[in-house]
Amino acid sequence: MIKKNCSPAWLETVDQKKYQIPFKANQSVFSLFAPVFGVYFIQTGTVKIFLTGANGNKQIVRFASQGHLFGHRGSKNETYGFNASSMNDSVICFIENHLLNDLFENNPMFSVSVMMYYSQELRKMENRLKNMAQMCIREKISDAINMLWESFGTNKNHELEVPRIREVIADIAGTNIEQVSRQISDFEVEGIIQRRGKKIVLKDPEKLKKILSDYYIS
Amino acid sequence: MIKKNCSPAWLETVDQKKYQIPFKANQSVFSLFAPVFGVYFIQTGTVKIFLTGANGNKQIVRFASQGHLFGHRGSKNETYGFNASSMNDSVICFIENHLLNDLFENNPMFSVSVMMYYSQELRKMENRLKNMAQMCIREKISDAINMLWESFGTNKNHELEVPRIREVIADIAGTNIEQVSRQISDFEVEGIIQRRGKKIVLKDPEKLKKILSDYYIS
DNA sequence: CGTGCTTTTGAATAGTATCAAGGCCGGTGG
DNA sequence: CCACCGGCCTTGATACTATTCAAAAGCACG
Repeated sequence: MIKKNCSPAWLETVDQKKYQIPFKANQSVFSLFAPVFGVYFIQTGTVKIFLTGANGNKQIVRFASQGHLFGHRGSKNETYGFNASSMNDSVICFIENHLLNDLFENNPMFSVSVMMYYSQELRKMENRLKNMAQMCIREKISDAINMLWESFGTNKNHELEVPRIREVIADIAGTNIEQVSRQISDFEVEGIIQRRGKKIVLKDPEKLKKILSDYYIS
Repeated sequence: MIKKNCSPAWLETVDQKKYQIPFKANQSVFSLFAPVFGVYFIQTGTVKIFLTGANGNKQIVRFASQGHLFGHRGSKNETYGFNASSMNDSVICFIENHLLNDLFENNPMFSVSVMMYYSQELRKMENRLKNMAQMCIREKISDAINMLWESFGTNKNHELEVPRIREVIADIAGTNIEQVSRQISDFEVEGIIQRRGKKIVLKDPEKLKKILSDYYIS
């Protein structure tokens, strides 16, 4: 997003002033109430954006991956209202607020591309809101598994390589581990997935998508 | 948004090329699958953005009001994936795609302000997603009533002036009219609201907000 | 081969949606 | 002016879905 839309001179400035930070899997990038000093760009890896409820349970709202930005100060917010942490080994760039503002002011196409990114994310989020309101648990869990599959793919053994995957699915779908476990059992009977130890293998992605077909416009 | 951030010359061009369209209450601005020819800016009034599910039931995802824009082509989308219709008598400006693109390219601060708008809406939507996942019906309905109150206020009789308000609340909260009706009854006993014919009067906004206090960071 | 943690499954419970009936209100026409 | 009618609103009973609690089984690690 940044490389395509900024002038070479500005790219050099960014290169000089950016902080390149490596994260291991499952490390916090920032937490609720932390002060906003700048913005994060993902070079490699994936980050989960999640909120925490009164009772302490998480809600994963989206993933950000290569080329995406997150943790941008929405308005005059001085502190974060959500959390971000790495899902796998990642390299993340940090850019300070004033440099970011300079970039926006001097690279019109950069602003436009960030705007388009937010616009698309907003649309996805609106659709996701509808899904959370209308889907039953079976469908929400299907949706969560599908999201994970699209975001992370599978390892060479065709397994979804996400640590504590049941918990992650529950945090996406807005339910608890027990329901996820039950649903996985059902899906195994239906031949959609297969359990291999704690890992799960997606045997029939098409069947999974079919469960969701009413909710996504082809 | 547009007036503050565009140069006088461009404002004149916009003035010449814009289409100013009056809408009566409850009129469709555009519907699912309609082609995207441009973008809408609200001069006066409020518009509801809603999606429709497989079973045909609506989900109102947000309201847009004075100064806000909606119906912007997210990426290469040629058709809309959602619906917009007026909640009250409104005046809405339509601007064609190519003019909008020219505005973005030539008025950096305009792009930035639209970006900030989307960024804020995205954040609100993420929070709303969490709420839909974690709130019980009582809380979702409280939230919906609060949204309506903040968006539309009350008329001179302190009534929430929204036609078919129970249906609207249900479509925001993701439930049905019966649940809304029950909850309104309960709220009347608790002294939070009062029924006056089909209209409802918000007697104690603070008590309503207290129900929601766990979900919004002060 | 324990030990502690995760996962699975069952049973009880709570919460919500659905179905159905009756009540209220406003508008219309006699 | 009043009675009726249709649409919206309310309430109750019931069915269903999802959560919670609890216990047993599986797995990974020392």
